[in-house]
Amino acid sequence: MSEHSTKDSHDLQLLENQLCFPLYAASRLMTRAYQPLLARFQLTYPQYIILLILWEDAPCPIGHIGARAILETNTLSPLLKTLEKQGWITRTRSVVDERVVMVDLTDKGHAMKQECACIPQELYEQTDSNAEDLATVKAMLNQLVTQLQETM
Amino acid sequence: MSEHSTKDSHDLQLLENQLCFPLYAASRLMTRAYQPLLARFQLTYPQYIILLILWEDAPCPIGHIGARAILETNTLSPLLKTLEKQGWITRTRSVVDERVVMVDLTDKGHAMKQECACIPQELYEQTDSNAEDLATVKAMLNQLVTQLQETM
DNA sequence: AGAGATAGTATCGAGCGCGATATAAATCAA
DNA sequence: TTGATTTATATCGCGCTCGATACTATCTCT
Repeated sequence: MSEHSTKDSHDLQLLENQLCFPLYAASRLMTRAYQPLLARFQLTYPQYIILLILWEDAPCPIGHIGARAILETNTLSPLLKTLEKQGWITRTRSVVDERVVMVDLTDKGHAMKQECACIPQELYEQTDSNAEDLATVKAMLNQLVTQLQETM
Repeated sequence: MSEHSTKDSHDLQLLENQLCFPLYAASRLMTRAYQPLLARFQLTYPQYIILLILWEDAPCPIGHIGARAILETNTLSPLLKTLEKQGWITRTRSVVDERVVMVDLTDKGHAMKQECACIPQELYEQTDSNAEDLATVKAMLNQLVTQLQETM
């Protein structure tokens, strides 16, 4: 409480007292951790996220992918174009509503699901946190995501 | 457990069962939340992170900023060049070791600390999580950051 | 002192993320 | 039905992030 104190756990302007920084750092480090596992498939991390969604929901419109990934079309359009060019997906304009572009997996895209099945396990082995802690963080982050989405 | 189940809480390949996605989403949403608060100062979120570090540690070498922000010089160099151009900081080659560039705050940069003091509070008011939960997430993320840094 | 190794910073290229804007199709209102 | 609004997607430009590489300064070893 002294004014000469160099560390104040209540000073919100200190980096270590902010939630935003570990969020920012952990997200980048997580992306780095995935990168070597994805490189053998020539996939980037955002591309992998899109495939995760498609393995659950394909075929589906671009808007649906955007809603799940929390990404706008200005990010998704070039991303999907690349995935199509590399043979993972197809993009087809809907005939019932020509504004909609339906995205589906190619055979190669479907097959990749099995190839990538080992990745989550491989990655969790790099963090020696126990499963409970990771589940707690995950649940709390999901709640935070929901709140931040509501206020925007 | 049925093979016909559409939701399996143990299937690590589902987006909702992965830690990486809420981390990725929360980090981007947090950046979006900061953006309107920083826009009035013409600051981006990464630039704000650098200033947070400098308000604690300036003057200091670029390498020190990189170590705290977990950013390499390929990211920091252009970022710091922009901050210098906009008058927040100065960059000076050390005379005792000419490899080192010392970064310091300008008067404008120092003054900005008071201007930005309200930002953390303004932001926390946007999340209606209780303080304990946020502190728990923060602590767990810091632990995750440490672990991910060690394994890389 | 000289040669090789190491350290600190900068540059380049590619992909991501997003605000702003555009375009075409579908819907709604009068 | 026409005109206005909304919806779904795409394009553009800028800043961030990072792997690969380069450059200079310092250090180490002989």
